[in-house]
Parts: sequence; C-alpha cells; structure tokens
Amino acid sequence: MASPLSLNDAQRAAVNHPAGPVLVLAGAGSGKTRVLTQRIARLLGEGTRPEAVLAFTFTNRAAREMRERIERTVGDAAARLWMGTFHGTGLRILRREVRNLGPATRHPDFVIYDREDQEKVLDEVLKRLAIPAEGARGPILSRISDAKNALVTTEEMANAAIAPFERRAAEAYRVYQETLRDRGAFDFDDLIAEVVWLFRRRPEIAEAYARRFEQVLVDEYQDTNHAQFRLVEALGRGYGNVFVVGDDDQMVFSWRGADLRNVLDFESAFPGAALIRLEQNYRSTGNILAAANAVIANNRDRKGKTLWSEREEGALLRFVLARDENDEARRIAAFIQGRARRDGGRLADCAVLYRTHAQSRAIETELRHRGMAYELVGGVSFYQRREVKDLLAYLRLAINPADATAFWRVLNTPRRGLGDALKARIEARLVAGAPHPLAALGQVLSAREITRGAEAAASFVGLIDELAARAAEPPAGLLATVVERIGYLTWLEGQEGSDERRANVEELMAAAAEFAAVNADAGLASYLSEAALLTDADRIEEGADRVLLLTAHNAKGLEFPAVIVAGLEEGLFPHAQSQQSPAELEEERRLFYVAVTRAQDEVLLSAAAFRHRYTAGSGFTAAGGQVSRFVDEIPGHLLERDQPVRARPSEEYGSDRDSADEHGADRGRNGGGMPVAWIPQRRSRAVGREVYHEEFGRGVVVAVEGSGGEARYTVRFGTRIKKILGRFLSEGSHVD
DNA sequence: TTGACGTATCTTTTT
DNA sequence: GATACGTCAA
Repeated sequence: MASPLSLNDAQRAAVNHPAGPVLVLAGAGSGKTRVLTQRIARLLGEGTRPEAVLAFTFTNRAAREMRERIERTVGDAAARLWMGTFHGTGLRILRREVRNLGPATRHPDFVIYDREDQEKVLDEVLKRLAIPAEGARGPILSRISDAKNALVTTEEMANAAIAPFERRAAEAYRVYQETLRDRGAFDFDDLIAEVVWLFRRRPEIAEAYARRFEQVLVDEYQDTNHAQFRLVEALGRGYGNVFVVGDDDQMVFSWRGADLRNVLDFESAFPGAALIRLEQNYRSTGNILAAANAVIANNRDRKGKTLWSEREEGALLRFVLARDENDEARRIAAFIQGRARRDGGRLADCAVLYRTHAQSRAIETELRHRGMAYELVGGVSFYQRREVKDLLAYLRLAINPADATAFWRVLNTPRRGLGDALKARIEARLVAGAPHPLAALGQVLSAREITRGAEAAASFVGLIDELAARAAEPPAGLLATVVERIGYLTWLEGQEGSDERRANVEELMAAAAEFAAVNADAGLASYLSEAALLTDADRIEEGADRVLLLTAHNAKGLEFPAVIVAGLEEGLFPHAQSQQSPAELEEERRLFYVAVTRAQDEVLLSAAAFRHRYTAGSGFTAAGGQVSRFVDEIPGHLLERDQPVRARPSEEYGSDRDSADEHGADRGRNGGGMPVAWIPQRRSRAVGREVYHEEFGRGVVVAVEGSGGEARYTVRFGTRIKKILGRFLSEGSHVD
C-alpha cells in the first residue's frame, strides 16, 4: 500500500490509544492494516506478552501478512501471537479443549466438514426423515448455517418453528447435528458457535481465556456475525481491550450472517468505547475516490464518512460496452495488454473483478488465446477438487474411523468392485449396533458375509489400519502410500482431464511436504484441519507476473494499480437475486464500492450488451439487459465512455420482434440504468421461428447449434427451455 | 456391476 | 455448459 512515511494524526491516535474498547472506522485504503500491525508492535514493544494478544483477520493470507510485518519490528515473538481467522482461532480453542467438549463431538481427532461433506450428510438426513430433497437441500443448509451464526441451538429452533419449512429445517438441523457428532465432525459454522456454547456451558473455561487475552483485535469487523461478536465479547471481557477496525461501507457478507449492528451498536455493547475515523485514503487517485464516494453516497444505511486523498486526480475511469461476453473479454485483454506495453507495466498490476465465478470463463479463454498469464482465484478451490478430497478422505478415515462421510466416499474409489451388495451388509451391521461403517465392514469380513469383493475389501481395511498405525508420520509419506497402494494415478489415466488431476495430486503431495517442513511436530489432524480451512485466496502467489481473476468478494483487502470491473449489467451486478429489497441492493452497491476502491491508478468498467447466462426458471438463455445503475451513479465528468453503441435498426434482429424482451429476463424491470443495444451474434435464420413438438407443443426457437439434420435447437415452450434435435421438430407457422 | 445415456439442477457471493 | 444422479442395457 502507498502508505505515508509516518502516521497521520488519526492513525497515530489509533495506534497509541492506551486501553479500553476502540472502534476504528477505517475507509478503504486508509491504512488500517498499518494501524493494526503498528498497534500490535507497540504493545509488544511495551512489554505485552505475544501469547496474550489475540487478533482476528478475515483471511489466512491477511493473518500471514500481518504476522510477517510485525515480525520485522519485533522479531520471533510474532510467532507466538494468536493471530488468524475466526474459524482458525475457533478450531485452535476447540482442539485445546477437546476433552471438555462434552456433547459437541464424540471424537478427539475431530475433522472439519466442508460444504460438499455437509451436503452429503444433509442428503442422508433428509432421506432418513423422508423429507423430499429436491430444492430443499440448499435452503435447509443455509437455514442451519443461519441458526449457528445466530447461536440458535437445535432445541431453540425446534421450539420456535411454526411454518412448515421451518419445522422441517429444525428437524433436519437436529438430526444433522447428531450425525456430525457421531462422525466426529464439525462444519465451518461449528468452529465458532461451539466455542461460544462451550463457554456458556463452562464459564470457568471462558474465564480462563478472558484472563489470558489482554488484547483482542479484530480486522474487517463490519463482516462479523452474531456468533463472532459473542466470541469477541467473551474473549475481550477480561481486560476490556477490544480494538476493532471496520468500514460499514464495505460490509458485503450479510448473507453469511454479517450484522452491521455489531458496528453500529459497538459503543453501547462496550461502554466507554472510543471512536476513531480514518478518512484519508492513500491508495487511489482523486478521480477514482470521487467516483467511489459518489456511488456509495446513494446508500442510506451507513454511518457516513467522506474519504479524501492528497493524490493527484489521475486518469478518468473508463467504461466500455461490449457486444457480448466474448467481446468484453477481448476488450479487457486488450486493455491489459495495451497498458503493459505502453507503460512497461506488469500483468500483475491488473486484476479483473466480477460478480460471479461463471464470468471468468470467457475472460480465461481470451487470455489463454493471447498467451497472457493469469491466475484464477476461487471457483472450485484446490482442496475441494475431487482427486484431492479422495486422497484426503483416506487420511481422514485413518485418524477418525467414525468419519462415515469419508468412508462412503472412498470405499469404492477407485473402483474395486465394492457395490450395493456390500453396502447393504454394512448398513445392516450399523443398524445392529456397529459404531461406524469401518467397524461394520470389519464385522462383515470376519463373518465372511461376502465372497465377491472380500479380498478387495480386506485390503482396503488393511490400508486404513496401516495409515492409522502410522498417523504420527509426516502426511506427505502417508499420501504417497495411499496413492501407490490404491493405484490412484493409474486409475486417473482413463478419466476426463487426467493430466490436470495428476498434476493436482502431485501438487497436493508437494504442499503436504511443505506443511511438514513448516510445522515439524504437527500431526495428521492439524494437517487435515489446515487443508480444510485454506482457501484459494490464501494461495495467491506473490511475485508472479500474471493477471488476477477473482470475484469482488475475494478481492477484499487487496489492491492493484489497475482494476477492471466486468459484467456491469443490471441483473448481474447488481445481481438479480439482490434486487428484491433495498437492503440487498445496498449490499451490492457496497460490493461495487469495494471493487472500485481496490484500484490505485486506473479503473476500467465493462458491460456486455448481450450475455449468455443461466437464469433460474428459464434455463440457459441469452439475456440482454441494461448497463448497471452503478455506472450511471458515477458523475459524468469522471467517466470516459468508449464508443457509445446505439441500437441498430430492427431488421438486424431478424424477421420478427423477438428481441431482448423475449430473451432477456431482466430488461426494464427496475428503472435506472441506460438502455443498451442488443446485438445478437451469429443468429441463425431459424431463430424466432415457431415450431411444434409432439410432447411439448408449440414453441419458439431461441438458438441453433450445428446444421443440417444434426442441428440442435434450443426452443422455448412457454416458460421452459429445451434443447431438441431438429428432426423432432416440425415447422409451426412461418414468420418470414 | 459397470458404463452409456438422458435428465434435472445448478450459480451469487465464502470460511 | 457441466455435473451429478437415475435408468437402462450389456
């Protein structure tokens, strides 16, 4: 960050504030990381023991960076700080207190379940409860997550549930939680909620921690949820030195339970709290800042502050309207390339920010086409890749045989001829009282209940036993054993994308070796925990010269000389899902504010007049739309619009009126936003024609792929969209 | 028991 | 468009 050589008055006040609760309202680029690190360094310099300092960061990367900076001032003592994410710190406490967890888990070496594991558990739960899973899985899972973030227990939820959905969700929550406990697993939300619940059950434990931490600091405070707030409160209670830094204008995680009341009510929650505002921005040019300020000023629900900068006005922000997502990708790539050539800049100076992961595809294709290096952050994270999770599941099972989710995952992966017949035997044993499927399998084998896959099953059990016996060894060697014994690489050969998968397996082993080098005496359990809590954003490599591609959410806390914000269309950014309520719309605006304020010198905004995208309910359609209102909220004199595109005469559209209104889901629904041209590409003459299908009846052709007898038609029948081979269609009525 | 094939569902954002 | 899942035939 372009920081001042010395602190400004407000920063100094924050760094040196003597004691008691402090709320620092820190605008984007106002040097809050600097304040946090200098404050911690000061505390340590004045004699505070590092193990008495607890700091919460939003990402592991932020924790690492902050620790490194502090290390430069105070040296090795930095290693003893308690510094990490809420989840990492919660985990650390749970591991220390594992003997006191009581009803929370049944296994000392508990594992962490990620989203995929949670879904598998919930599927089993719903099946057991005879709740139809279709469409209910997602909502119930997020309802459970909401409950935990709000510290609502299963009993409390059941008691309060009235509506049918709520009752079903409460029932699912109860059984889900029992299942996790039986399997010795915690999900992400448990890592925080279970700590608070432990503190409530055992006040003396809470008190011990409150006495331990003389200083509690929180970064990105605006994104804390209720459970996190309670955790901070409990840990900071001893000394009352709770120092939180946040920006209400950058709260973008309300869907994860983030609650702005934590900021707005801080002063009443912590009586006598000092309030310090950091309003000088050291990052962005005057124009970028003015644009960001103008946009965020449209939000009503904010504490209000005005960022200012001593930096030069700088270049105007630029806006390009592309024809479609491919054209948009070309413009973005050209911008980055041009910038790199013109200024001798690096690709790494540029980041492309978007609302949804799906948008990365077109940009990736274009960058690859031009031979430009890029790094994609997010999407399917490394530790969630199938091959990675397969291998880790073996290790999970080795340290925690109760991890039934891992068991079922690997029982027949790779294929070893163990199928439904064996599964039925195992389940019968479970019903008869076997503690977990691995034990049940052992019983099935000793009772010689199966003959067909007996040998394979025995060698599977043998492998797990061996791994369990060697659990104290470094993980890399154990992974190598697994890979070799199950012939994983050979199995991958025949699979789709085997090269990439093999590379991932190799990277996994390399990362495991690295882990062992850094954490010499750490066991398998902590290796697996770390793997579960690492995110893609934590793996961003410093120093590589490549364009970064990431969601606006993932860009939080980062900065770049040039930022491209892509896909600025109504319905995408702001997202259609968020246009129902003013509160959600304001969150989208904050997200846009976060995106723009990542930029130091240059901002390129882009939109596509026409975009292929998935819209719920109407299938995969071609949506035309309007430019995002956020672009229009930027004062005209700050924005340079590239080649305004006007709507072409209607004959360009083909023979009918079937234009944006027919295809586009979100056109014109919500005022604001400049209408844009809708210029379809490569439209077949068949598009717009009325056709007839035996089963679905009358429909309209939306798109065509291929030609002749093999042509596949995308046809809209009323509200549903189907892809159908041409020979199953007959001509309805002629339009041309 | 496996693999081919068709269909439903997904995508808003993440620890 | 991709993936996961169910159904069907071999």
